Amino acid sequence: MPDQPVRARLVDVAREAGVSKATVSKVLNGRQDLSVRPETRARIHEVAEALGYRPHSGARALAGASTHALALLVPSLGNPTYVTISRGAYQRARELGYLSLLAEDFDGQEADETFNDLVKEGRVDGLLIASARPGHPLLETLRRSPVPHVFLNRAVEGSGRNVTMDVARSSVTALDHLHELGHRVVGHIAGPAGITPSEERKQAFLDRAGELGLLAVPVASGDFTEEGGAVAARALLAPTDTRPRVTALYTSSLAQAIGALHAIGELGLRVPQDVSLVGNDDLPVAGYLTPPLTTVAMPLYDLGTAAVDALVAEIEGKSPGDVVVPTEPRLVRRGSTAPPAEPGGRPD
Amino acid sequence: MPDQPVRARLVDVAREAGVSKATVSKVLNGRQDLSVRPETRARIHEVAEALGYRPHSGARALAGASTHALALLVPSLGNPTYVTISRGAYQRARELGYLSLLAEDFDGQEADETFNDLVKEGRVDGLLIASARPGHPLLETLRRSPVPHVFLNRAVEGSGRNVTMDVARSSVTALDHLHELGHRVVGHIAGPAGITPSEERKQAFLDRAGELGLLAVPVASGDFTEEGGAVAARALLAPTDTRPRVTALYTSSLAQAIGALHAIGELGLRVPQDVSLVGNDDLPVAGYLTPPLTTVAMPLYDLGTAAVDALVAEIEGKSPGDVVVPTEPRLVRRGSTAPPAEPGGRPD
DNA sequence: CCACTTGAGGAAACCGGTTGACCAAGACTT
DNA sequence: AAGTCTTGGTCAACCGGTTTCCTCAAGTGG
Repeated sequence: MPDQPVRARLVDVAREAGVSKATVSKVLNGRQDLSVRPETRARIHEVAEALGYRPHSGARALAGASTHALALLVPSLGNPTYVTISRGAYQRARELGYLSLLAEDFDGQEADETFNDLVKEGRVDGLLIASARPGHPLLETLRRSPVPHVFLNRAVEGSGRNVTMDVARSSVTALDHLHELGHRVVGHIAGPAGITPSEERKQAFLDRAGELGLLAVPVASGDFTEEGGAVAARALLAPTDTRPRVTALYTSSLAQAIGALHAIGELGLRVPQDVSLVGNDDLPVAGYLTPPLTTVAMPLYDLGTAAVDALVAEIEGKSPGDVVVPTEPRLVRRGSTAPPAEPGGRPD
Repeated sequence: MPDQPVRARLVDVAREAGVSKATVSKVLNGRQDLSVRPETRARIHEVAEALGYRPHSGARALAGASTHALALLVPSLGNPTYVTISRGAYQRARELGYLSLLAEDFDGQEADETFNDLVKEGRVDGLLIASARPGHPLLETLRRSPVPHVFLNRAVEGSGRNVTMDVARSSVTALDHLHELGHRVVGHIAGPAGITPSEERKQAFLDRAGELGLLAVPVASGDFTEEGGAVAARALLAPTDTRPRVTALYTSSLAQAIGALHAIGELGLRVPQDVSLVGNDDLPVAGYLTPPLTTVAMPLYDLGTAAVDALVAEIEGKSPGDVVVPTEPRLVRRGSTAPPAEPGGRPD
C-alpha cells in the first residue's frame, strides 16, 4: 500500500468507486432511505477501506450538525476514580460511533471556558458532567444555551437526567462488614457538604447504623483528598467524653482512606488492631497500602458506560431520565479490617 | 442579556456590526493585511462579545485547515504523572490560543484508533506524544501520514523533536542524598527496558555510583506500577552471597515506590530504619504514605508547557528540535530516608 | 483638472461532507 | 400499449467560516 500523504476525501472514494459523493455518504452512514445494489455497497466499503478514508469531522459537523463526539467533564483527574469512569465512557462511546473527549473543569473553576471550547465551538454534541454541585457555573450556562447532557456520579436534583450508582448500598455494605466483625462505634468520613453522593452515602450510613443499633456513629466531612481524610480522621479519633472511642472508620474515597491511614499512624494507633478502616472505590494502589485496604468497589466503569448510553439516547432524540447503574457495590476484604480489640484490653 | 438559544454565527456579528463577513473574520483573527477604521474594529469586537460569538471549529478547520486544537497522548491516566503534565499542556495551549485534548492510548494498544479519531478526522492540528517506545505503532503511522508532533517525556532517538526533562540529574540528586546519609549499597528500580527515561535514569545512576565509589548498585526493572515496584523490590532485597545487603532503594516512579514500600514491609523490614527509599515525582499522596516518602520532584508541569511551545512552533512553520526543560529536579526530603543502621547492629 | 494611489471594506469561491429533491430505466399492472 | 412502481442511483444547495481578488470613494501629485 502506498503512502497517503493527503487525507482521502469523500470525492476520492466516490471517483474510485465510480459513484457519486451522495451515494458514498449514504452508504457509509448506513442510511436506509436509499436502495443500492449489494455489489455497489461492497465496492464502496472496499474502496473506503483501501484509501483509509475517514470523514472530516468538521465538514460533517457543518453539514449534518453532528460531530459524533462527546465530552466528559470531571472535577479533577488527580482523582483516579474519574479515570476509571472515563475509560468506561470512552469504550462505550466508541461502540456507539462516538468519540469521548476528556476535560478537567477543576471543580467548576474553568467550566465556562471548557464549555465555550467544546460546545460553542461545535466540537461535541453533548456533555457528560461528573463535576456538578450546587452553584456550579455550568448549570446556569446550560439553562441559557441548552445542549444535550447528563449528570453522572454527582446528581443535580430535579434535573431528570442523573446517572448514578447505588451509593446508599455501599454504606450498607461497609457498615454491615464492620458490624459483623463486632464494631459498635464507627466513624464516617464524608465528602464535602452539598455534593449528592456525599450526602446520600452519609444518610444511608446513619440509617443503617440505626437499624443495626450501633452505639455511636460520628461523622466528619472533608475533601476527597488525602488531606481531607487525614483532617477528618484526626477529628473523629480525638478522645471525647461524650461517646465511646471509635474502633472503625469508613471513608468516602480512596484518597481519604490513605490520609486517614496516615493520621491514624501519627496518633500511634495501628490498623487494624486499634482501628479498622474501610475505603471506597477499588484501585490497584489499595492492595499495596500497609496494611492493604479493605474497600467497597464501586461500579465506576459501568457508570461511564451507562452515562454514555443515556447521553447518546438523548442526542438521538429520546427524552432523558434518571438512571441508576444496576451493578452492586462489592466489598473487597483486605487487611485493614479486623475485629475490635477487647474492651479494656488496650486502654487509651 | 437575552438567552441565546442558537449559536451566534459570523454573519450575525457582521449584520449587527453593519459590515461584511469578511471584515469580521479578518478583524477577529487580527490579520494585518487589511485596513479597518479603529471604531469599526472596536464595534466588531463589542458585537462579538455581546453575542458570545465563538467561531465554529469545524467551519474554521474546513476553510483554513486549522482546528486550533492539539492532543496529548499518554500511556495511562492511572499514572498521575501524566495528569500533571497534561495540566501544564492545557494551560500553555490555552495561552497560545489552542485547545489541548487528552487521550489515553493504553501504551500503544489503541494508538491507531486514537490517531484516526483525532488526526484523520481532522480534529487536531498536532500531537503531543508521551507514550512513545520502540515499536510503537504510531511511529510507523506518522511516517506514512506526517502530522506535526513532538515526543515528550519518552524520547524517540533520532526524531529531532524530543521534549524531555533532566532525568540524569534526578538520579544524581537521589543518589547524592543517599550517599550523604552514608548509604554504600543502593538498589535502583528502573522502568521497563527500552523506554528512554528509564534507560537514561539507570545509566546516570550507575555512572554516579561509580563516581561516588559505592560498593554495589544492583538494578531491577519493572513496570511503572505498584506491582512492578513490589516485584523489583523483592528481587533487590533478597539475600545474596555476592554483595552486601542493600540499605536503600531509588525507584523510577511514585507507584513503584508505593509497591516497594509494601514489599519491604512484607519482608519484615522497616523504612527508613532498615531500608531507605527515594521515589520519583512529587504528588500529594507522597506526603501521606507511612512513612512520608522522600522523592525527587520532577518538573512535570513545565514539561507539559514546553512540549506545547515546541509543537505550536512546529505547526506555525518553524522546524522542530530537541528541548530539555531547564527546571532542575528537586529533592523533597521526608521520612523515608535516614542513615543506614550500624553494620552488625541489626544483622539479618 | 485628471490620473493615481491609498484607505476601507465587499463579493464570491472554496473547504468536505450531508440531504432532500429528482430522474432514468426496467418491471408490473390493467 | 400506456401508465405506474420500484430500483438504483445523481444533482445541487447548504453548513459557517477563510481568503483571494475587487471595488469605490477620498485624497494627492503633476
